[in-house]
Amino acid sequence: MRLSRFFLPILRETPKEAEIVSHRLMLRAGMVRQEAAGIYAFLPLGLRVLRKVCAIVREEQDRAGAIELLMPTIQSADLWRESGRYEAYGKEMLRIKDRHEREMLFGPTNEEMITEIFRAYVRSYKDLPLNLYHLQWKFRDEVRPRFGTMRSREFLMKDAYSFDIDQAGARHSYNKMFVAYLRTFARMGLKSIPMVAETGPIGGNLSHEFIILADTGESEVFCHRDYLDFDVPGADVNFDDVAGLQAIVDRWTSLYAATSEKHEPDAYAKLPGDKQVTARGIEVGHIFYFGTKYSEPMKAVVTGPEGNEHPVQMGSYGIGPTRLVAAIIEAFHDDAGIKWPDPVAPFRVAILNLKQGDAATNGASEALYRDLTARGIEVLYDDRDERPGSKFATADLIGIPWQVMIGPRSLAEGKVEIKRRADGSRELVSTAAAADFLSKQA
RNA sequence: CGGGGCAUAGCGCAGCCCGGUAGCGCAUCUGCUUUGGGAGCAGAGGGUCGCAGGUUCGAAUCCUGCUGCCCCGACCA
Repeated sequence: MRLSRFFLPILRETPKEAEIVSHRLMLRAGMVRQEAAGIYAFLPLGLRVLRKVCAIVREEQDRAGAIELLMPTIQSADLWRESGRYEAYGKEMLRIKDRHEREMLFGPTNEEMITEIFRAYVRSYKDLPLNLYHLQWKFRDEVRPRFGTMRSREFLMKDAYSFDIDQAGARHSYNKMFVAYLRTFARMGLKSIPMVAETGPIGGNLSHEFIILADTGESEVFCHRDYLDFDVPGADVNFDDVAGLQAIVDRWTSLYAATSEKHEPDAYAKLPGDKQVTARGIEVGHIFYFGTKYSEPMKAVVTGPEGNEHPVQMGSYGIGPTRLVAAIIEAFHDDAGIKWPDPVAPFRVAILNLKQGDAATNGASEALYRDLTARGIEVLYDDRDERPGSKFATADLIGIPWQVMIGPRSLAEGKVEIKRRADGSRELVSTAAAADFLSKQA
């Protein structure tokens, strides 16, 4: 992509409403634009990151055996009356009426709808276990949205719903998502810690929040320091291995970890002092087992092997990609801007033509741009007629992992300078070797 | 939902107290110079001063109402 043709409305000054660093940087880098309180448009750069995040979420959901579908944003109030939540959900639910005065709502979550879909088709235990998920926009009319996309009213959510014949099966389904979540966040460069959590209006009695530690986190969290060094299950983990999966979950829940709501000061105080971590955390995922809370009132039943009907055992599993984008920035930035982890970067390489219009730098820049593009590497080529300082500042701000500086100075020696955004390290590489060098970093 | 604050050019702000032709920096456009860390000079364009009433000869400025947004708290993914 040529920057001269891209839509990247960067801001040199910080909009005054942006309080936390991720919000500031997302506005400055031209990733999002606020359209109303807690409602954001994703601009091209932001959309690229959001898509990377969603792609990782999908890969790990699929790996764990979940199956993607897509449910609508608008739901009928009648559906929610079946579970009793239409009255219970309160003002957070955006209620609307269509032209026929029918009561509708913009979905804050989809338990009722997925249960309706399930009961319409599934009759036998032989079709279980089943886990259906989708990525869809949700709306929760928060009293006070804030922190940009970290806590917006409209937000993208991956929500998965598991169905099992019995509790043992449901536990395994829960464990699959548990492990998938560990992998999902790790692939984005984030260290997540599962913590015992309140179940909230979703209901149920087994629930974990996946928290990443960040100074600007919304809630206070307490955990054992050893979690920070735990290994995350590899891509070869066998999701059908019931005992193996349970062992992973047991290990990741063996030590103390709790959000402030579930905090037990006495238990925490028993940890050795150097193992106590009190920090701020950002919730990036939440998983629940809630049994028959919806299947019973909504009559989602399956016939078991012995011939009797059972309300299906359910769980639900959420991840907020739009929140994750902000959370990743909270974890990876410096004074100059964002430092994207490679897997979610909007582009992998930025080419900075330091003297636009100069035959030598133009030639070298164009050649490298073509070469990298041909290799399938996502490149943002800064071909604008701007001064070098401005290009450096833009590249640092938007956080592309690799910057290639092509200017007369190094080009005189047949070289370009390659800078790693994450640590600022620089290396002079011959123009001929630059593409090879960069493709090896992928 | 309680408390506080803000609304003037794309962004950041001054002007308001004390009413009298709407300003500054950055950004944008044109020209020339410049080209390794947000360039210089010269020129130009861009504003229903959030909206609606009121007071006044005259309102960005004073008064009333409304709307939007932000911050703190309570609540939440």
